[in-house]
Amino acid sequence: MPDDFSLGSVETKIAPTERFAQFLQARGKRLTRQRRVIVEMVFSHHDHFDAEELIDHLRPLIAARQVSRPTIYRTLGELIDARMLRSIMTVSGRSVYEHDYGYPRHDHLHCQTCGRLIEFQCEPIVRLCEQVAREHDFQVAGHRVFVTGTCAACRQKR
Amino acid sequence: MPDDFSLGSVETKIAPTERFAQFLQARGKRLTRQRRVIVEMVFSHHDHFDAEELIDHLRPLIAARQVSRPTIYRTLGELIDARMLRSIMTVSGRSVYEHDYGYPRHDHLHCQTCGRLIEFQCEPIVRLCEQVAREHDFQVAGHRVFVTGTCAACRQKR
DNA sequence: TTAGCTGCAAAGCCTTTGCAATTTA
DNA sequence: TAAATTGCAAAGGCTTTGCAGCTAA
Repeated sequence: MPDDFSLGSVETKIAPTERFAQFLQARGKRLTRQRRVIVEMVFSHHDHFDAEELIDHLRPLIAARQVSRPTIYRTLGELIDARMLRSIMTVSGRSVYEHDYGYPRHDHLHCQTCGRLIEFQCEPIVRLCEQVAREHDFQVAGHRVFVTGTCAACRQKR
Repeated sequence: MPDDFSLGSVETKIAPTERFAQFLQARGKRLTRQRRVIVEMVFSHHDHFDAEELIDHLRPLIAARQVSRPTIYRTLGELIDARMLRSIMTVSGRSVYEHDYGYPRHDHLHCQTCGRLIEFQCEPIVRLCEQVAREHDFQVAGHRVFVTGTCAACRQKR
């Protein structure tokens, strides 16, 4: 029986909701209607998002008292515990989340003009980070490369 | 007459306070007693710091009504405008600042256990970031590499 | 003199928490 | 049934702002 939800070799083979259900069950927690709705919303987009955007998407349900802000924040935290979401960084004071399930590891180019996050993968950078860490006798848990600047679209608009 | 304070080839040749004075003057702003005290405090340590730590250092002056929290926040913003400080990222919701004047560009290893930031420089990483940006037709303004994990000291304590 | 600056108090913003009522397994 | 979860309202924590008095040039 799988117990370690942080590894899992077949992790991309089951639907996010089901995986979350397994995670919850393993902890004696419950898959409530609210949690189900939130996970489905989160994993129906392959986007980076912050809590406010998620809340926007769920606004009809919030208005209908089907789910609330505190529950959304609590569930985001649980999805991070479940390693299904990562908090990538706070831009202007907000936490930004991205999928950590069924989606490859990557880094970002951040356009300062339009705020867009462009994903990229660069193995050599990852290896260099690991090498630097080794030189400092530092044990790596993860890394984050963030390149800021202006995207092609925004440069053309000027 | 120098007008662009973001470049300046001799920027490390004058004291921070004086450079800030020039920046302020060029904008019709004034070097007040408070601003002077804050810049001197900020540049007397070669540390990363957040507003709270700076406020701690200035506490005697705050108690003596010589300077206030809002003025500290306002001055930090001005030091960023002057390109003398950079806001490197928000860890747990706080802005962390570091010197961008008289101090070389670098990146960080961040120990998740003790919170320490270890600086490093790695030109190849910088060049790879630039290359990735080029591939995406993205104009680079800066980059930030953040490696998270556990430092040697914290691993030994366990 | 007079724009610019300051401190105070209060507001903002995003997020978290206490608690009584509700709901899941 | 009993523990877990929810929504509400309120509190937190950091940062910013409005404003009347103060101050640097």
